[in-house]
Amino acid sequence: MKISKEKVRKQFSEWFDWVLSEAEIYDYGRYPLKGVGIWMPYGFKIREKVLAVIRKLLNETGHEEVLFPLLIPEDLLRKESEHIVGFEEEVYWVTKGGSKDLDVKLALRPTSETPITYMESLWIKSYKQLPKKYYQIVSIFRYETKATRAMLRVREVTSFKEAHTVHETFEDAAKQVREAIEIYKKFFDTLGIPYIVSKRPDWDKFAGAVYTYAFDTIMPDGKVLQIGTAHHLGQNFTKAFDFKIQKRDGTLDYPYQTSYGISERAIAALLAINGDDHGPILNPYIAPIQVVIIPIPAKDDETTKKIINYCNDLKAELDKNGISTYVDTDPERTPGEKFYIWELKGVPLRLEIGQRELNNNTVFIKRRDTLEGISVPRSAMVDEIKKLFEKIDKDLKENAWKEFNSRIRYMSDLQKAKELLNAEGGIIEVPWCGDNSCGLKIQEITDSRVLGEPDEKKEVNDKCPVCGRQAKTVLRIAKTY
RNA sequence: GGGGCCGUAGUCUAGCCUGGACUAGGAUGCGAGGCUUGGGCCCUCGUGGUCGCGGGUUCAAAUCCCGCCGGCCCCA
Repeated sequence: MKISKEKVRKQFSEWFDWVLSEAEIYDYGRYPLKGVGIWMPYGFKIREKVLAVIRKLLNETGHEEVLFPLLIPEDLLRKESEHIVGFEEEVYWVTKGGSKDLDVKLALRPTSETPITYMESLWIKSYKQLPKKYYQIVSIFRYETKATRAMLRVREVTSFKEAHTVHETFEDAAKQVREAIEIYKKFFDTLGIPYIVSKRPDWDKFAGAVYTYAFDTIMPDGKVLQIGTAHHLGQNFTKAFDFKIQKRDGTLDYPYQTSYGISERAIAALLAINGDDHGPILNPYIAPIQVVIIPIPAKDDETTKKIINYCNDLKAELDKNGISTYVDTDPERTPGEKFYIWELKGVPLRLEIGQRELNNNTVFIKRRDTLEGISVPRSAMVDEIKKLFEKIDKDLKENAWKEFNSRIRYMSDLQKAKELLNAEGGIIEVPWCGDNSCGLKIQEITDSRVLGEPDEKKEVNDKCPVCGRQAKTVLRIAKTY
């Protein structure tokens, strides 16, 4: 059976919606409210696996999980002026309690810098308590005016992991942003999602931040998806909240903060990145079900029973070895039908067990990613599966990165860049003098979105295509979601 | 922000322009039975619709008009 990626590339939107609903991951568009979706049991399990990865990474780097209120009183949200200007038009307001108008309007949190800074100002009094690193995984609400899209652009972001940290100095906070970037690199590396880190331009940084770094990936259709951000908040929020600490020298000063976030967009990317026309391909170390066993019934009931027993024995052995396994004994569906269903759910390995395997005491293993099958003796099954997990993990990641890197190009001609973005998408790096006005102009000319500049400035021997001065670095542009 | 398209069983869709023969057709799904089972097989029977919601025009509305809700696309 041949692997095709026609559909996932050419009709990505349709493919993605199809996967979410048919694989019973996420029901979107049927609940009678725009921009919200429902995590179905299988999707919820994938979500839990992904969240477990980020929780582990944060916990082992000294982050503590907390849970703040969903509601933010209006005056709190308005404390930091740039922040509220940035979010003003996206806030949902609760204005009534029963039939009575509320004295103070309540916002459904669009993000939690303000409530967290408020409480930190009560909790933290001394440099000795720093650094402090909190995080929570919660729903946030943003009234998106643009077209909403299942999991990619929603009004209730259900899996927002937001981290908030406090530091004694600007440099400490800057270091924390670096740590956040390292943590996210590990996170996306674990999931096998390729990424590029860019420093967002000034006009597109987080509302209230000194600077913003962002992780972007490229979806199969060539459009770019922001999958993570990390902000240096300076003293913007601590000043707004009059949050002071006692320093080493006894003086009082405002501490420095950072915040960084990821959301279910990471899960959307996870599903999309390795997808083919049969559905997504889950990384073996993320998949809620790692191995599915499909019994192939025999002509006679007695043999069929033996085959099922054999399957259950295999499952027991795999479970014992920590491999999450499901035996699909549904008598109503033919094996062929089950193959399609479990491929659609992205289960990385499948065992096809029929009379042949029963007689020879073997198992037939098929890889989801390549659809290649091998027959191995039963005694070698566990080792073989573990080896295949490693191989699939490695292959998926290598392929994803190869594809990703092939879609990042350098061009000095803006017209050609525009044409290429329209035709194929991807990310294009263009020479840039570093001036915001030229950056905005580049955005306009190429009819694209500026992602920002590389973390480490790149040597470029070209001139800025707008002003003609020597370029200091490159600016990354793309078509974005 | 500007423009366009669309909403009919769980899902997809025909019908809408040109109102009446629509008691709304099909596919898929779901249920029962049979036949099968190593890639969505086939057959029989059954199930399932306030035609998104509200209002208007008309003797008559899925069909025309208005508002709302929801979905999609293009442009900025």
